[in-house]
Amino acid sequence: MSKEKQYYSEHPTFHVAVDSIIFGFDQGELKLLIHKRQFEPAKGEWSLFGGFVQKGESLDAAANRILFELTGLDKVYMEELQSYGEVERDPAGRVISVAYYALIPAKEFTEATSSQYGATWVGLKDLPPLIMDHSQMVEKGLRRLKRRAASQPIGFELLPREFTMPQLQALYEAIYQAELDKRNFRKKILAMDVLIKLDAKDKTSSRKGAFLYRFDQKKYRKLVEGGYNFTM
Amino acid sequence: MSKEKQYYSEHPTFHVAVDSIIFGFDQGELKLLIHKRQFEPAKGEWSLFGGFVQKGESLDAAANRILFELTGLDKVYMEELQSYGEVERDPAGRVISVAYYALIPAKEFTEATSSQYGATWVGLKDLPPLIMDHSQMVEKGLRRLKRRAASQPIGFELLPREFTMPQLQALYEAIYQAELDKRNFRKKILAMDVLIKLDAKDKTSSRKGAFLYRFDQKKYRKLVEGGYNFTM
DNA sequence: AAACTTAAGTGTAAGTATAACACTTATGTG
DNA sequence: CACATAAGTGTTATACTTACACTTAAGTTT
Repeated sequence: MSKEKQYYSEHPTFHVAVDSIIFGFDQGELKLLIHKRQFEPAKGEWSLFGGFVQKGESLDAAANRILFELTGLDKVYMEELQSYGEVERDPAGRVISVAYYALIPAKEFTEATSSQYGATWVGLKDLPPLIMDHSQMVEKGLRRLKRRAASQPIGFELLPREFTMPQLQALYEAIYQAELDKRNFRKKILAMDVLIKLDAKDKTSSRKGAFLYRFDQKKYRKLVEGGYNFTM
Repeated sequence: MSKEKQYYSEHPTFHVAVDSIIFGFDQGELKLLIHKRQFEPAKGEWSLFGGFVQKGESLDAAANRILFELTGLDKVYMEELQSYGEVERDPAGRVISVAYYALIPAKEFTEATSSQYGATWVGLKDLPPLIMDHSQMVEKGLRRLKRRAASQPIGFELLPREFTMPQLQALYEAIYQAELDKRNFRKKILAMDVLIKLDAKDKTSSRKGAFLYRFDQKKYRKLVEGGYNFTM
């Protein structure tokens, strides 16, 4: 008789799923990666990337595995968001779902790979209805993103390794849904002292070109540990 | 054949538990309510208040039921904190646990009821080792409490309905582990404009007595919705 | 090659919020 | 009636935040 049988056998068990809310930033817009559900019920309807936890697999491992299987994405910034345990949340049976929140630079998941995996980036304004409580999860994820952006320079997870000031500012503007003054923005960001200015320029969006920056991993980490508070 | 069988039967199921991190504030100290585990394995060891989710019961409902069964506490401020899903976290079998974070005015759970339920308030400095990953949960709960205290006047959940300025300040000092200037503290708190000053005084801690305050529920709610940021 | 267009880049001053600081007041006790 | 104790109160200096407009770089057009 297994230990589990011995102690806990009188208690019920549940299917446990994970669902990932994947944010990206591209062309000045915050986007969500979604796809059409690949299994019944509700097959073919818009859904977050989710699946069932397997035996012998931790929740975190399940979230990573499922993301990889469905998108080919690996080493993605992910953290647990919240569990959803309403009895009737899945009409096909009792399933407890743990929602994860993930940030990726949108470029890492291109048009090409998109179609291969049947996934799509959708602007947050143009979200179609999602199955079950997935829209609620997105709401919650967005709130977390906003809070995070305020307490850490987290936006960096969403940009390519080298980026320009105007790009960074556009990201914050998309997150906060507000216009920011570029002089004040630069001042604040540079005062954080986590950026390294490169010699190269990005000329894709202007003739003059904008200087590229990378961020200083060590200083960034220190800043985050120190509990920086970044208000706009 | 049930819907669930039909669609999800090939996936494994898991025991799901909830564990509550219950913070209280008494005598100038932040405290945690714990008890000795009432079932095997690890029966008799220090533990958070936890139990298994039942069939037909949401996670939130389970957290509330278990808290009530084990402490008699009802209508407590609770919110989900984080799920714990490591495969080996419970040595007696695979159990996924959803941790909840709860705040109560310590007076609502007195010495008398304590002994009746075998529960104890323990100062955060004097925490005994807790079973499994419960200490980790407490860590996480404490971090949440600190963040919350900064973004909302959440401390009110931890005080009796009527309280004095020195009490409120002591609470914040306990949460932040820092001394605050009482003039500046008063100024900031009063500037929030959520307190109602009463005529009565509390004389338990000084001859002069300190005025009692209640907080204005309506204004408080507005403030929280507006996303106030409260730094010390 | 000169004029034009476009986005990038820069500084300052006024206002607001924060932080530091010490004495007075009320009241029960000895 | 003096004493002890915690509650209560304002001001000033400093740092931070906000508002605001012109110059620069470089490719494109004439």
